[in-house]
Amino acid sequence: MSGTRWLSDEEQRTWRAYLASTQLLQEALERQLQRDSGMPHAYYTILAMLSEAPGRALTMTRLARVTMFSASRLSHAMARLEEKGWVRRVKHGQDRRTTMAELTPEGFAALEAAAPGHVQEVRHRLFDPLTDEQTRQFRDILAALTAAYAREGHESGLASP
Amino acid sequence: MSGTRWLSDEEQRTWRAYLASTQLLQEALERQLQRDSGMPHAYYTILAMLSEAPGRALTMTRLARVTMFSASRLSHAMARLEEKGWVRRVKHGQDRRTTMAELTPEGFAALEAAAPGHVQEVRHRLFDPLTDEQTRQFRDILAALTAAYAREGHESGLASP
DNA sequence: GCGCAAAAGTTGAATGTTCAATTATTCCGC
DNA sequence: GCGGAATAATTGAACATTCAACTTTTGCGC
Repeated sequence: MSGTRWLSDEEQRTWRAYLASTQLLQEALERQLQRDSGMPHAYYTILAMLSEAPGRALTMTRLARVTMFSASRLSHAMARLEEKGWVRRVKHGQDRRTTMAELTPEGFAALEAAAPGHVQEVRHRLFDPLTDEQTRQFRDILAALTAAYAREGHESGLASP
Repeated sequence: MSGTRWLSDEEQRTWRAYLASTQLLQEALERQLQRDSGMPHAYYTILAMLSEAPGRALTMTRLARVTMFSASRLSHAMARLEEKGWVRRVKHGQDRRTTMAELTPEGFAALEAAAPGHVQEVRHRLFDPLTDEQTRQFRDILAALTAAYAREGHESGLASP
């Protein structure tokens, strides 16, 4: 790693702007949800993903995938959500390794109560400041970033010594 | 909150793409730094900001501002970094409330060792996948987002004395 | 069908972050 | 020059996340 290619001034500024804006947005979401609904954004995400699933239920593994949480993080979070009565975990019949996570009516209600404020915050912080043109560009940029990731995931063993 | 303006399908997709790509990037940075240099990204940020300061030192408050950390988060993190011998905290002479945080030679060396791998990861994950045109657009989008935030009264910009 | 690797999920300890309270010092109006 | 507001920073407890180790169950090769 001798010839490091550093960031140009322009890239440096862009990178700093990225760090600043993502951090600000994340904090804004966290603060809004915590203040108005008493839940962290991570929990909102879990409830939201469950609510969209058929029967409002998913296996832990699938829920981990759609929320992009590690198995462990999800397990701990679900323990908390279960205490609150917002989700329930039920052993699956066919494959006895798997656990079904399901949204309770209370959990759905909590999500419904939280959603408007959350959506408003997202709109306010992310979409309102951008022109339609910028929103389109942004979408394409994000798609390019995730696509690069996906490519990486599939071509795991290229470029040997 | 009766008339909530929900996200359009297009916005919804963009929002999800945002969540996915920022999370993936964050995880990639975290993983790379932890693996290759044994430090979380937060600590790298602290070292980096100190290294750029005149005399490689800043007051805790100023350091908190440039890293965008809360005072508490910074205090805890600095305690860890001090244990590692990467920073030092010294009481200020003039104003005895303030503490100067300074980078030690060991801390600077740790930063220098970590930097190339970190920069490469940033380039690989963020800049490489984008065209020059997209990079410019991205910069403008991020600027618009932070500008909107600054306009909000959530003020955090001060000039140096 | 046996043996063993893989898959699903959980657990506890270590680490990191937030939140509220606290200490110490300086600033400022009078 | 006194008293209270503001500023700088820390602390400990509660909460969240990661990491490595573990249990249970299923799938697979033979």
